Amino acid sequence: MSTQTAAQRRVEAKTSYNAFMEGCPSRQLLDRISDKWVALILAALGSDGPHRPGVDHDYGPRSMRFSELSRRLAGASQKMLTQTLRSLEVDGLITRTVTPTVPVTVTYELTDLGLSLNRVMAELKGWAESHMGEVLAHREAHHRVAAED
Amino acid sequence: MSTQTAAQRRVEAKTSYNAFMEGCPSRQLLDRISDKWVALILAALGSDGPHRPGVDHDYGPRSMRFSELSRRLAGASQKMLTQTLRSLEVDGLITRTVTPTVPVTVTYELTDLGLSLNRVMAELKGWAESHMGEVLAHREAHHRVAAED
DNA sequence: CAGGATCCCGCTAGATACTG
DNA sequence: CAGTATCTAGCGGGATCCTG
Repeated sequence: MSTQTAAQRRVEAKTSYNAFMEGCPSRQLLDRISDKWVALILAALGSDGPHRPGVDHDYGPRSMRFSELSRRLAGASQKMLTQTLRSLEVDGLITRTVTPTVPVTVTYELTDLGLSLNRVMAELKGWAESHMGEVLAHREAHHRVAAED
Repeated sequence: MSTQTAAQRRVEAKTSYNAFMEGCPSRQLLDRISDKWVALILAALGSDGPHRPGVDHDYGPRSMRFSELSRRLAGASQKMLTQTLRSLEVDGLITRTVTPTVPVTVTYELTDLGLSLNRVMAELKGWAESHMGEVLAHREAHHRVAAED
């Protein structure tokens, strides 16, 4: 009963480890914000930009229509946009408001929770802007060494 | 000359958008830390845990051998471990030291850059621990609504 | 001990087409 | 306008085998 114990123990360890990973709050947060469009959507809703022609006094979290988001996040398919917005709504990070006008109007807005997350994202952005240059420099240096090898 | 202009403009917008994304420091950082094992490795090297049987006075960034990392990150294949460690080294976040003993000895340690990144990760961890509960609560609530629909 | 080289699979982003 | 549905290709990541 000891021939396969080694392999079994590995599997067991892996299983419990995966369970730990999935339950880890940090991991869950990383999975959430590393989503390709999440950061962009949050940033867009956050207070990012000055533009809605004719309106320049909108500070703080803004509500935006689907089409406006779609325009600002050019490059995102409607599918991904919708999908990401849904998941953010489910997670309580944004609100979705449907106004039954003739062609229906849907607006999205950050919740307080979403706003607080935005602040964390800002920290990340700060580190990125001040240190990613170093990272890229290291990367290039190593590539040069590899090239002349 | 206007029949395909619409489609063309979409493609163009998408291209420039992707270029922007790839060049964006925040995006690059997110891509880096959202890597499945990066956060874990950084945390492990960071100062995480009290355990190397017999040694309890190791504070600050510790250097760890490949095998020790492998043990602490049970669940990670050697391939992913090696691959991730390499990329972190290339990015200047950790150092890799080879000591030509009989069976070769390799140790990894955080650089100052890696340490500073760790602090940002700690912020993330903080938010996660204090707010992910709310997120999960929202998620469950929505699922219940969906269930009785 | 610490990795390199391969093969393979599941997941998901994206394109396309359709709808209330 | 704001989605939904489906299909596919690409890639991250794991298992396995081999080496200095």
